[in-house]
Amino acid sequence: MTLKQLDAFYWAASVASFGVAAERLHVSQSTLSKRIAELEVQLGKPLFDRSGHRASLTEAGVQLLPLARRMLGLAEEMHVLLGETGDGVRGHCRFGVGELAALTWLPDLVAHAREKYPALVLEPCVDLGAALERRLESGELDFAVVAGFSQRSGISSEAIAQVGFSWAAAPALVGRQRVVTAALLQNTALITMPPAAGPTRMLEHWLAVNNLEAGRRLTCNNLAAIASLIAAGVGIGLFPNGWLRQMAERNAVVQLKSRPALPELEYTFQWRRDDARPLLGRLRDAVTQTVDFSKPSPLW
Amino acid sequence: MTLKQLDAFYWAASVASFGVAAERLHVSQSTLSKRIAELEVQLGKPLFDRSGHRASLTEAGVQLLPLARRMLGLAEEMHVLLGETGDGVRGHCRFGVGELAALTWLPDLVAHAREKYPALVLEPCVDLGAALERRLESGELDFAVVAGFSQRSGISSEAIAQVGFSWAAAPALVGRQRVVTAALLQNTALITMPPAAGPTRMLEHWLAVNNLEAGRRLTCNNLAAIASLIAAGVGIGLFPNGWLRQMAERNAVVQLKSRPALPELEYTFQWRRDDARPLLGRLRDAVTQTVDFSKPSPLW
DNA sequence: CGCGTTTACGCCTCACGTAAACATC
DNA sequence: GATGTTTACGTGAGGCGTAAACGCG
Repeated sequence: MTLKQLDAFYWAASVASFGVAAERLHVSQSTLSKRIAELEVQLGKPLFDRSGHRASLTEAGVQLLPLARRMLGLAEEMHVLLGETGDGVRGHCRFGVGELAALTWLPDLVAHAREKYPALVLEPCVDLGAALERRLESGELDFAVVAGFSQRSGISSEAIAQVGFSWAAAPALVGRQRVVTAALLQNTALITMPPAAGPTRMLEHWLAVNNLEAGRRLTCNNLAAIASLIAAGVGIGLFPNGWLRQMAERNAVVQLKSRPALPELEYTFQWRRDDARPLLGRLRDAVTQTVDFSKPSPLW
Repeated sequence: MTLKQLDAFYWAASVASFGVAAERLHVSQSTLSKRIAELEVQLGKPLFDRSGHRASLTEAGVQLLPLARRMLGLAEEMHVLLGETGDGVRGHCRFGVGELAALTWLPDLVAHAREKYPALVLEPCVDLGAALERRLESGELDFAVVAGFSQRSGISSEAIAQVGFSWAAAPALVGRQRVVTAALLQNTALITMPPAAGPTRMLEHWLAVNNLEAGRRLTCNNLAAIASLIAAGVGIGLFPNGWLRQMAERNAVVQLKSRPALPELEYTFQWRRDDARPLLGRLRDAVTQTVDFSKPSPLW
């Protein structure tokens, strides 16, 4: 029995599939499968039931899981106790953020973490909020920063930031008008991220609650492209207040208000409920210290 | 980091030397040394101080030891939980007994253990009580059954049997006399096991307390040989009461009494205080159930 | 047919033991 | 020189990834 085998078993049991566990451990799926098979031989009992499409834990596997968890926790303790590198935060950490975060505070977070935990390798994954949640639950990600609290029972959420949004439009498109009216919404294109993105869901909810309807819709999966489209006068869209102030200063766009105002969007730090590694607490703190959706990256 | 490395570290830290630990793990000393060296590389700190003649734990090693112990305990738990073989009593067990035990209840103990714990390999070691204690403390043995309670701080003792002794002599040597007198002791050889044996120490103590002195002494390290010598009329000696009864029935020897009577000898189950493996409790129970110094092996 | 898992196979690392060297008492 | 530990080195097992096969939806 080796720690590698137990690690393979633990992650295979914790995440959605052997393949995801293999990715997390940076080994091939074949290797992971063999590690588990070898462990099963040594224990004399199968740990997974392979009869179905996906492998599921057997009774023996369920019994072994907490022991394996304690074992790996002890191994971690040893590294914390004797390894001098960064409070025991080591290895790889895959996490997900939205594009909004990727273009604002993500660089700060990475810089902060690289300095504080030099032995930690970060692997950010930029995607839409809904996709991030799914990948988090399946075990592909260690944590994600997503708009709103997760409804999934396997995921814990903790609020870390409120972000206010305003409307943006090209000056030529709206003339001297500085308010979003029902007529404006009907007559101009509404440019948004896909529906799976947090800000878009917030906007859809706001429209429904206020009995408003958008005219032409334009969905784009790239925030920078959306900004370009808006600046070019193709339509109107939403941006965090801080961004708008900066873009407005360059006269690229004007900021519009709406009645009622758009609600603030609450962003949360989300992680798997069954993942209690100290790594997560440290990174939650790091995110809390660096999160700031209001100032876009210097590139803008 | 592997379980093998931690096992090597744990036993090397627990017993007297790397060599003893290597024997216990059934690997060469070179292999054990390399496992520990590899572990030290992975942790970034030396675990042993090799400056002296014998390696001693460093501060880091002292910190790691309890973690390693918990780790190996967890590994054991896993086997108990999922392995169906014999209540989790597996592997090798080296233990020590005196010759008296070896020729009486040792076969019963081995038979009993083989039936109850088929996955357990017993390795009995027959030697004198004092030697057994030393080897127990150095880690070469898992437990020993020895006369008297150990004075060593690292060894725990638990009483398991009282054995009464009487004097034995060839009929021709003593005629109709059935009592050991000071004169008899002076005029005949006293045949004993070496001074390190429990019964011999008891006898020496009895002689000193009663101001008696033996004439010629004859020490032999083999109990069967002593019995032959006594039967041949070379001298007198001590045997457990049960043995004497059986030997007397064959008219090989006669049983003598002494004033005051010889004290009963208390035998104890001894083990390393820092060795808390469940294995030991099971074997203590097995010994308690089979221990019987009074009836010699059918060979006699 | 796509997805998830296992099997086959060649490669190559790495852990092992023997034996010699080194160090300490 | 005896005891205890490390180093050198040749050998063999076994863990690895690629790729093909298998099995369930």
